[in-house]
Amino acid sequence: MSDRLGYLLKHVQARLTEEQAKALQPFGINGRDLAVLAAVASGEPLSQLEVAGRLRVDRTSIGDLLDSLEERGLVERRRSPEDRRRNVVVLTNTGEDVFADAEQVRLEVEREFLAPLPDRDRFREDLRLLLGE
Amino acid sequence: MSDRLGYLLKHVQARLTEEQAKALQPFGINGRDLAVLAAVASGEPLSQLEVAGRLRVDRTSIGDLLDSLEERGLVERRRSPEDRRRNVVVLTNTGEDVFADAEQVRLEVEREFLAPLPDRDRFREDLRLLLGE
DNA sequence: TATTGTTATACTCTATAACTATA
DNA sequence: TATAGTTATAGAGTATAACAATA
Repeated sequence: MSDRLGYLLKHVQARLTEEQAKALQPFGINGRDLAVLAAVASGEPLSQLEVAGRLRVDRTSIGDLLDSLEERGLVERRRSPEDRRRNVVVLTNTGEDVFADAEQVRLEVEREFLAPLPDRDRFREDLRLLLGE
Repeated sequence: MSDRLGYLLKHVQARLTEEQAKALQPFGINGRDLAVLAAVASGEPLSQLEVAGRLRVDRTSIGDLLDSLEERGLVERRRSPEDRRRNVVVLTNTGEDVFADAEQVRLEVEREFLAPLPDRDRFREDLRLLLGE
């Protein structure tokens, strides 16, 4: 099986997801939650739709993700005064702290995960090339 | 997002899955079905449990996959005479033909998919290293 | 009319547990 | 007792469609 690209990608991804989940457990979040926090944290306040766009997920998926982050006090949704259809999403102070600490853990997990490779940056760059980003 | 390993792996995998599904549509199978056929085709007859082991999927997942392949006449299950608990899985003649043709399509899809990379074999080897295979 | 967000629904993939038939 | 396979169930993750509020 290990010459099949689909098999390799599927299981590499599964293993990373697993190791990230384990490492992030102390923060009560998983890798997916952390990516949402990262999208919310990046610069100016974003609407839900913009958060979904950055993560490249469907807008119907982002609602539940934000619900659970909001329940845990990590993000807040506020109606935009300029356009009352829009929910602007921001990190709470707690959210900022958790994000900063969890990002360090993520970087460490990725470092260990890629350790078997002769050139870690090159692998990441290959993935970017495949996505055209 | 494109410096996050989880994001990159997830979307690279999603794109490959999509392109494989499109290319394999004429055969009425997807990349997952094809991997099952490949496991069944590789050498001596295997039990369901052994097929699941090669694919690294749960034994409860393989049943449905084989059901749908059997309905389409691509594989057959036979009780092993030596151990009547075991279902030995083999390709039908149709299954052999579909497998051979679909594998060519898979190879072509992978070639095109990896075309943006300076060294396609190196990328595949990186994935193998990450799985320890 | 179009857009943002929500809700309901469904489909795929995966995992666990309980069951059967065989050993 | 243990193993191979099946079935039922549940949990993620994703996608589509219909809806309410707002523009």
